[in-house]
Amino acid sequence: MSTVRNHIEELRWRGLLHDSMPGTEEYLLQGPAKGYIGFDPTADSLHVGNMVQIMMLVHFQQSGHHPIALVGGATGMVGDPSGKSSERNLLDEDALRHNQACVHAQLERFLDFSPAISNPAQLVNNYDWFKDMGFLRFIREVGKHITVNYMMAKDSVKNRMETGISFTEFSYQLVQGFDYFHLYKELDCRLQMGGSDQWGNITTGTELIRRMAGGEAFAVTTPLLTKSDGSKFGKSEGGNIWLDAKRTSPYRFYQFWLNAADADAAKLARIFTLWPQEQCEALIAEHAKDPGRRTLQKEVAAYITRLVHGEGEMQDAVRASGILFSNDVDGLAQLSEQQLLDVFEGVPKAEVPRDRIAAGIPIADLLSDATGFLPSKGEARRALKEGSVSVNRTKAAEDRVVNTADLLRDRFLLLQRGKKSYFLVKVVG
RNA sequence: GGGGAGAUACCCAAGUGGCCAACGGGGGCAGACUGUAAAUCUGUUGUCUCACGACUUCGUAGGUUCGAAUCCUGCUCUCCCCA
Repeated sequence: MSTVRNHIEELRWRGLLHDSMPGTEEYLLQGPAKGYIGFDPTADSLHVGNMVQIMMLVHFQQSGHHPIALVGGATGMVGDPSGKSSERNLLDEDALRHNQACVHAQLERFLDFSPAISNPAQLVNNYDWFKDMGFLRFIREVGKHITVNYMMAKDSVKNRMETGISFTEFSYQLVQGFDYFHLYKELDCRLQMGGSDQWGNITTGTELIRRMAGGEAFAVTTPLLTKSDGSKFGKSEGGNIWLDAKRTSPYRFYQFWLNAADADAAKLARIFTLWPQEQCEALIAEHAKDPGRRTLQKEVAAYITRLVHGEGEMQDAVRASGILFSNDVDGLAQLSEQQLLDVFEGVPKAEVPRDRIAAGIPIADLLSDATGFLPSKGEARRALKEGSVSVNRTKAAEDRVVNTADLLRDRFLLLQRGKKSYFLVKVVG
């Protein structure tokens, strides 16, 4: 019989515990338990906003328990009203099935499913047990146990009484609640975790378990992750930060974490790494002494990028960052063609015919017409006037003309608008 | 059903016949300073043009006028009050 660590205590020091049902800590100390978290397939990739819940499962497994990741193939069809001020549009079924498969594949990366270990993870999809469930059966077997009065008392529903809520979204908590009941019944899963906005949905589940099976089940929620400046975590200039490399390149992913504000770095380290407490606090203390060096951001960014994209991609992102943000102009010219392509993996690119360059092309044309890097010639000219455009990391004047002598490795040009926006031009023909 | 208010650029919001591509604020982008930070300061923020300037834009379709975001008419939508 394997032993377990005190998982609740672990969540406490990591700042991941918002609320838990009475008895949860004691239950988890009894031995390896099963706990699940649901992920609704609203897109074909998870994003960093989902990372908190992913890490919850990872920490859970680290503590010696059995994590269960649930893909919401069914709940995704209904739409969770929690935290939503208005009714959402339903995704069509094809998109949903596609998303579901993608999310499924992503979740697999983070947990250990090996049957060789004592507490392997499991991945389930609630579509499997809902697809053959008829409406009448559902309202007879499940709906009968919960009163509308109970359901209306939930914040997610109450907040929508003024503006309106469809019967579909109103029913959501019952659908999710039944998931919990199902996992309780089939897998003896007695813990559901989730963000603090999920509390209402989770307790509907524990209530169903009590009424339908006379059983006891538990709940743990995490606080809503916020940034020190009050803005929403997980967004950056370019929008959402996705886990899928096709949507957010590993380089940009790495940069997202690297750019974390000093005040947030400690929080991120505790939540998103598996570092033990002493190591974590030591790094935080070091960071506090000299925040300007951003040692903690670097460690955290490398750690999470490795976790999500693998060692190789992480190394490339670190190397690319080094080259792009160092003042060493020569480093760029010395890169081999392959290194150039690797470093600029994920940076937008365009191809330009060689004769256009050979003839000498005014910088404003190159930035707009020829490459589409900047949306209009006016925009390009403005950028030049601001002194924000660089060619091969050297500031370009307004009347700059680019020709073949500027090419890196005789084939490439590195354009830059500002400090962080790069564009790679490949000369062809 | 009756009465009233409104629709302006990414958002908020001024403008009520020519000086309006349209005040101001927010946001975005950039520059300086820095640590690829925060704060601050500065510039910029319809398209084309080196520029003079040209063109398109103030819910929508027409109309009046030398000239309209601004006046008139129809239409669409939003909000408020009364029944």
